[in-house]
Amino acid sequence: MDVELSTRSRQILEAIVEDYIATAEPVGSGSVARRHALPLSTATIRNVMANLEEMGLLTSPHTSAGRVPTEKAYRLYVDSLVALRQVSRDEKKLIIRRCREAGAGLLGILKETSRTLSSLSNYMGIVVAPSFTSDVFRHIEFIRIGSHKVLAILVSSNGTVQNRLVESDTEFSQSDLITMGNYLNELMQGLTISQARKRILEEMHTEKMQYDNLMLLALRMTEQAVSGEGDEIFVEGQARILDQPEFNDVGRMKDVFRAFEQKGQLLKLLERCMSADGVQIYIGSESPLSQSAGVSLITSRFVTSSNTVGLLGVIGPTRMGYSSVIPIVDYTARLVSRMLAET
Amino acid sequence: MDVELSTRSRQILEAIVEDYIATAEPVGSGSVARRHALPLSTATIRNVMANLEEMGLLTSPHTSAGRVPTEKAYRLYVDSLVALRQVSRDEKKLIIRRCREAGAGLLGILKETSRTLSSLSNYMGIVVAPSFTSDVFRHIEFIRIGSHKVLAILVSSNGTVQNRLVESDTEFSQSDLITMGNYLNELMQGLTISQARKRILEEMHTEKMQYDNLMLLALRMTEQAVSGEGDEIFVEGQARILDQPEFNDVGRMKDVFRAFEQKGQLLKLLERCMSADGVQIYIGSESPLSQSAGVSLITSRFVTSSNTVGLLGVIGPTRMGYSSVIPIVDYTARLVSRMLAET
DNA sequence: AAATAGCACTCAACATCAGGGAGTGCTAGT
DNA sequence: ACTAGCACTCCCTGATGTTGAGTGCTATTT
Repeated sequence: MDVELSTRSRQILEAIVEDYIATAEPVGSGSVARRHALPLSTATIRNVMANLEEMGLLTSPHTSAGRVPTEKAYRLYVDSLVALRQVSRDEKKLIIRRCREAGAGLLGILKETSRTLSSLSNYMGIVVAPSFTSDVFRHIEFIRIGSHKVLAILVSSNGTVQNRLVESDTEFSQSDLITMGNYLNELMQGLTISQARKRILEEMHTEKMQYDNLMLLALRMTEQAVSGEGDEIFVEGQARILDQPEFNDVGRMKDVFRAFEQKGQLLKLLERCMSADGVQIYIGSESPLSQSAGVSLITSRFVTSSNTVGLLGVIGPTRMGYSSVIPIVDYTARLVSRMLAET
Repeated sequence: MDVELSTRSRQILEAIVEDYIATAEPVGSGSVARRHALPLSTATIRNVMANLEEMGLLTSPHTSAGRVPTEKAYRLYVDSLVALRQVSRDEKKLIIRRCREAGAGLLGILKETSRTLSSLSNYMGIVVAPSFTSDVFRHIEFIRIGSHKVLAILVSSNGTVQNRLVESDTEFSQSDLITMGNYLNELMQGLTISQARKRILEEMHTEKMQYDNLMLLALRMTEQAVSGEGDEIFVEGQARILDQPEFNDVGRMKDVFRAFEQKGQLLKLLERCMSADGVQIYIGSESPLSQSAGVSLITSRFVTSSNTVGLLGVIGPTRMGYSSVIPIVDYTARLVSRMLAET
C-alpha cells in the first residue's frame, strides 16, 4: 500500500497540502510551481500529480480543476511531512495567563482552557473534564434544607464538588446528619467515587443495616449523590468555524451543530481518544465524529493532581493548520497538567 | 400615528402575517384570497394592501413580489390580532414530565426547561437562572483540601451551591474550620448573599477583627466565596434555528451565533426583560439583541421558593409562531414557578 | 530516460438573453 | 364600493456562448 515516494513527490505533495490548507481551493500545477519556486516545469509537476492521484493521495473535483488532498494525504503529511511550528512566546504567555485568571476551581480552569484553545487555533476548542467517578473520594457533608430535604455535598480530591438535593420521608436533625456524615466519610475513605459506590451498595445489604434505619437512609442518599452522571464537556468557539469556507454550505454546518447538540453523545465518542498518551490526531473519517464528515480532531490528555485524566483538543475542518495546532494542543495539555499538579 | 383600521384591513393584515409566518415567502393578493376564503376579489385586497403599505405595516421586496409584514405589523398582530392557541394537553404533560425527570436541583431543572422550550417551540430556548446574589444565605461550610487549601461551600435558600477553592498562607485544623463556619453562619443568618457580602466587608474593618487572625482569614475566604459572578444562563437548540429559511444566509447565521458566544454579554442584555411581570414580547429591533437583526424574543419571569426571580423564554426569527409560542412561554413560566415553590 | 514545451481538450464559472409567471397599479365598468 | 381587465414590472429559470484555469498526451530537448 505505502508505495515509496521520491523526495520530489513528497515535496510536491507537501506544497499542495499546504497551499490547499492556506487557500481552501483546488491547487493546480501552476500555483505549485509559482508559489514554491521549485525548479520544475508545470508539466513535470503535472506528471507527479497524476502519480499522486493514482496512489490515492489527491483527487480532482472535476477534470479541469486543480487537485485536492485526500485524507490519506493529510495522514501522510501529518506523519512525515509537516514541519511543526514552535509555540510562540506570546501564545505561551496567553495560555498561562488565561489559566491563572480563571482560577475558579478545576472546572473554571478547564472552561477557560477550551476558550483559549479556540482563540489560538481559530477552530473549536474542546475540553473533557476528568470523570468524577474515577476521582478519589474526599468528603461528604449533609446540609438540612427543608423539613424533608437534605443537600448532600460530595467533594473529590481534585476539588470538584457534586451536590444533590435529596428528599426523604423521615425528618433528620442536624446531629443526625453529622453522625451520618462521619460514618460515611469513614466508610469511603481513600476509595474512588465508583469504588465508593460499590461499597455503599454492599453495605446496604449488610445484615446490621436492616435494623439501622438512619444509616440505611444515609446510604440511600449517598448512593444518589455518588451516582452522578455529571461528566462535563466544554465546547467553545463554535461560531469560529463558520468562517471556514467549507462550512459556507448550510447543510454541512447543520451537521456539525447537530453533532454538538447532545454533549452526552459527544462524550461517549471522545472517550475513545483517551486511551493513548500524547497528541492524537484523527483525520476525517478516522475521527470518532465521522458522521459529520470533513472534520479533524487533535487531542491530548492531561492529568489532575489526583491522577484522574481528562482530554483537551481542537476540532476543525480536515483542511486544518496542523503545523500550528498540533504544538498548541501539545503545549496546552502539558501546561494544564502542570498547573493542576500545583494544586 | 396609530390610524384606525377597518375590520377588513385587520382581517387582511392578519391573513398576511399568518401566511408569511407559515411560508416565509412574500404573500400576494392572490394567496390571501385563496387561502383565507375572503369574499373579496384580489383587486380589492390589493387596494387594502396598498393602504397597509402606506401605513408602514407592509413592504414589498420588489415591485412584482408579494408583501412582507414589517415589525410594526408584527407588533399590531401580537397586540390585537393574534388568536392565542391553547397549550395542548400533550405539551403540558411534556413540560411537566421533563421538569420532573430533571430533578437534579434548581439548575438541573432550569437546564432541562430550556431544552423543553426549544423542542416545543422549534426555536431557541433560553433560561436565565435567578441571580445567586439576591438569594438568601443558608449555610457555609469549609472543607480542608490540602495543607493550604480550603474549599468553601456556600448554600443558598433555593438549594444552589457555590464552591470556591481558596488558598491561604496559614494552615487550618479541622476544628478551626468548624469554628469559622459556626461564626459565619451566625453572622450571615437570614441575609441575602449580597447583603451578607456587605456585612462581611464591614466586619472585616471592625476593630476586634484586627487581632483575631483566624476570623479575619475566615472573612477573607468568605468574601471570595460570596463574590461569585456565577450567574447562569442556558441556551438550548441553537441548531434548530438553522432550519429557519431566513438563516439560510450564512452571514446572518454568523451574527446570531456570535451574539451567543459570550453569555456574559447576553446576560446583561436580558436583564432588561426582568423588570416587568407576565409575558414580554420583543419584536426585531425592540429586542435587546437587536444587533443581530430579525430576531424576536418572548420571555416571562419565574420565581423560586426563596422568591428570587429568573427569566425564561424563546428566541426565534421575527417571523415566529407567536400564537403558539406565547402560550407556551407563559405556561412554562407558571409551571416552573409552581414546581419550584414545592421545594 | 527524465524533463520540458506545445497543443488540443474539458469543464466550472460567468454573462447574456428570452420566455414564463406571479404580482402590481391603474382605469373603467358594474 | 367593489370588481374585471389590462399593461407593466421584475424575478426566476433555462438555454446559449465565452472565458480561462487546468489537464493529459505527445513530440522534443537535454
